[in-house]
Amino acid sequence: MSATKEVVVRLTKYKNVLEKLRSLGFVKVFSDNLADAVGVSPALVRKDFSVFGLTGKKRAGYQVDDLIAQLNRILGVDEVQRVIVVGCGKIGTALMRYRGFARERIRVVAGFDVDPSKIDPNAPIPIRDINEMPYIVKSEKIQVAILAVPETVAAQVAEALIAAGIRGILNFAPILLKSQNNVVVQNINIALELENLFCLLRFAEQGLDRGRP
Amino acid sequence: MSATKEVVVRLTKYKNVLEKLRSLGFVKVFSDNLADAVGVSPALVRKDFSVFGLTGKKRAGYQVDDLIAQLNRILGVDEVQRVIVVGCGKIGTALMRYRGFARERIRVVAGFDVDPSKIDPNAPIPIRDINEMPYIVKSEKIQVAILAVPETVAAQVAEALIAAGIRGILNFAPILLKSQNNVVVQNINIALELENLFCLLRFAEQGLDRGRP
DNA sequence: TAGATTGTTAATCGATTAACAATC
DNA sequence: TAGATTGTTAATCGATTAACAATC
Repeated sequence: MSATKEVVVRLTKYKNVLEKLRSLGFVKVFSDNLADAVGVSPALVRKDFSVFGLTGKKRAGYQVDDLIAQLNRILGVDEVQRVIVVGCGKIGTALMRYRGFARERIRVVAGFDVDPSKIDPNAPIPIRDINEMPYIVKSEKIQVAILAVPETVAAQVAEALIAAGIRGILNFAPILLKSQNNVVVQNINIALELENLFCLLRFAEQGLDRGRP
Repeated sequence: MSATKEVVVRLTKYKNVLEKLRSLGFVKVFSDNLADAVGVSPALVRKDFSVFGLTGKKRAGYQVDDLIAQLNRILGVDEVQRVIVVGCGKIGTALMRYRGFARERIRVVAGFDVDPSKIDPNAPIPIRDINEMPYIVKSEKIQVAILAVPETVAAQVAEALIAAGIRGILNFAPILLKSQNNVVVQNINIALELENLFCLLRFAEQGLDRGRP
């Protein structure tokens, strides 16, 4: 599964580059070009493609249009992807209105919170009481939730989501949620990413002396 | 570098678990315990520790207190880590006020934006004109920036940051910024993470048939 | 002591890459 | 044709793990 994840990430990167190339008027592309743009080796590009049955022509490379269409099919981006946001604090609210989603055909169907003052079922993207979540998930057939609640309740809310039928969670809460029985979890821990960044900088400075004096 | 990155991530996870164990009154811990909690093998825990010179006692495991202190030293979390936020839109503003940072001793020193209506140098965390950025970075010796500007200007702003002396960038803009000459970049592409999540779900459903009909 | 756990070595595993025959 | 690029195989590389001697 972890391997698959990395391949999926690469496929998405190829697709993004291809879309930019298409807008520049490119018709065909070589594995070398894609490799440079994405930062991998040409052999890996060809291997990834071959694994998913994407073929090119020797000496003529790959058809940009064709490749994009096939990648969209493989990645399942043809349909609009619907998602809910659970926890409408600062991060949650920012995500509900995030412009980047529309471009990728991602639609936030609703937000949920416990705080009555935040609830507003008539907003463009309605904010509902968390108690209505299981009902909405079922009636709207929602599969994926963005979790943006405080640490203290994160584990509990995650369980409620899974119980309601959610099968994918993008977790912004600072706890390590594990993927398990049919549920895919992606953790985004912002503070942790920053910490790691500082740490990598220090290691770069010190020439990676492993922390020994 | 990519290898180092994964080790750093694991070290941080060990540390987080250890802090929870300490609050539960644990004094010693075995590689088995940490392995279970972090989801890796006991051998890897011991190997990671041994690489960084963290030793335990045979049959008596590792001292929790001691381990936390050493990990903090290695990870450089002893000092407050200062950071700026560039781009004070929805995401940027949410990040400036993010509570998770305080806990990890991360301090947002200032925000920057081009929009005059957003500028407020007297706020608790001042928002300044982007033109003042190079000056502040130098005078405050800032090494790390959070980039949360729109896609269209992201590449250009990133260059300006690097020119000003920034050496680490946490990039929330939906472009693939590459790490290069002394500058460490961590990309967080929220839409892409969601896309990958949907895609992994589909693959799980279809039993990973590689997208062939 | 007998039993358990570390620290480390050698084996394994999986992902990436180099290389090259096929062929356009 | 000569040259270039794909698709694939075998080699490489690095990370993880199994296993076990050391030892508490």
